[in-house]
Amino acid sequence: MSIAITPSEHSLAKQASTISSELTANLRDAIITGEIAQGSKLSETKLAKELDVSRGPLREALRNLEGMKLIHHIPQLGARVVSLSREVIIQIYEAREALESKAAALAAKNMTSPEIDELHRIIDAQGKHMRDSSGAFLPAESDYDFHERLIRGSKNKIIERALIYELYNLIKMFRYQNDFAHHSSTNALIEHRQVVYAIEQRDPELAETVVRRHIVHARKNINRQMQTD
Amino acid sequence: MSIAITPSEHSLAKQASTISSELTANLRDAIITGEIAQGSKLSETKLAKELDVSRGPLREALRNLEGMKLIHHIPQLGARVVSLSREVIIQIYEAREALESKAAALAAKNMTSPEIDELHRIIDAQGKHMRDSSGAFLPAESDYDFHERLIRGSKNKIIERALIYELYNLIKMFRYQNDFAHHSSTNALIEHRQVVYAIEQRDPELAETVVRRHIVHARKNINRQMQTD
DNA sequence: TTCAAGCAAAATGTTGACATTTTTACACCT
DNA sequence: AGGTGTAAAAATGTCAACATTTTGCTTGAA
Repeated sequence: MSIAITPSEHSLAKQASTISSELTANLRDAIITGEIAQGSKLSETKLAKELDVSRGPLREALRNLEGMKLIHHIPQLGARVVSLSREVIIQIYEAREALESKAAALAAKNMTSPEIDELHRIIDAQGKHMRDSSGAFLPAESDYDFHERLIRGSKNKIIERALIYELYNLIKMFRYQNDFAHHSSTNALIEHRQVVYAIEQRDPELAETVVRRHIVHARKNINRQMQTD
Repeated sequence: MSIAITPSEHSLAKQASTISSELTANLRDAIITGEIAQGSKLSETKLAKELDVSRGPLREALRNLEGMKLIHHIPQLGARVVSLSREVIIQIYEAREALESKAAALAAKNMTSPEIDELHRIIDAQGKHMRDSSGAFLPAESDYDFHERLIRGSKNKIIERALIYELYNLIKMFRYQNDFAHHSSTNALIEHRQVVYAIEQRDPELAETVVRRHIVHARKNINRQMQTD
């Protein structure tokens, strides 16, 4: 396992560069990509040696990852990477359904026009991508960009934190490690357009319904594909 | 400020008794009760001296409290107790509305008969309390007990954690420090009975609607009482 | 062979000292 | 008087050593 300790390249003056925050970011990526396997134990002493840091900052980083729900920590026993069983994934999507549909309703009320324009820009780019490269799937980054802007548009910091800081880490981890969990370009694009339309119309109920349906659909799809093997 | 370090009396063999977990529990209580004021800075050095512990476990406890959303922590700058402004409270109740209504729907599907019996036991005790002592308000503990059992009945660990481990700490803090934020016994009892009825009927939609209405009602009530003073 | 007790090794919890950053206060200049 | 810059003080970040708990192996007895 080789986890770089160098400052993440695309972090432009984001936050104070402290060892523990660097560790947090790097370990987060390593867990999401599966470089550190699900369910594996994170030994403080071993990790500290491997990454050539002392245990202090590493412990802080582990606590941060615990806050992101990426690891479980039991006193005196240590920390393990979360295991995304079918049950857990279903539960994550149930929570996401509740929170993100509410976020969409709030976004329909609270998003500014420039912010809505940004959503347009994104789905236009997604449409272009679909036509150009005959990509059957939506680029993950673009999809996350859309959803995170929608969520931020709710202007609800509590929901934003629960979704972006916690649930989306788990969703990204799941999607990254399971290729079947991708959106088809056509479906995703249609649904994204419906969401933007509802927000433009300042129609909270429609926005909520469209987003809820989108997530329920995704959940059922996952549930089907993960049938007891 | 005098925060006891002795093991919390009512913790019966709960979890490994480590200094940082004790600190976490005691600081949590001190923050919820307002013994440590909203927005106040939590200086590691000062707190460590006052509580006669070393900074290591204290830092761990502060990270735990951060995970509970009770404090904000900014690298190099320190930690502050969260400030429950009107806006934040509204947002907390919006998130709670989304999550707990979904939890109720899931509880209608997943709760066992014995668990439903427990809900009955609680609301019966609440009814008795109302008749006996002419209490206009519901005992807070009993109300939390009801809601937490309902949430656990959803069998969704993600929603359970978000609500009980995070949001309810903030709600308890808000209610404890604002006497106007109490439920009238009559209303609460009626609503609790409606919830139990919906769950008994195994009617997820009704359960969701009843709980959502209850929380929306509470939110509007709070919003009214907190009008810009 | 199997199970239990005990001992050794390793891991987590804790501590106090040291390093770096931020805050505060004061003097100095405009 | 007001603002700026510097230096002292205090606070947070980091480290390495020590304490306690858990783990795992070995040994011995049934």
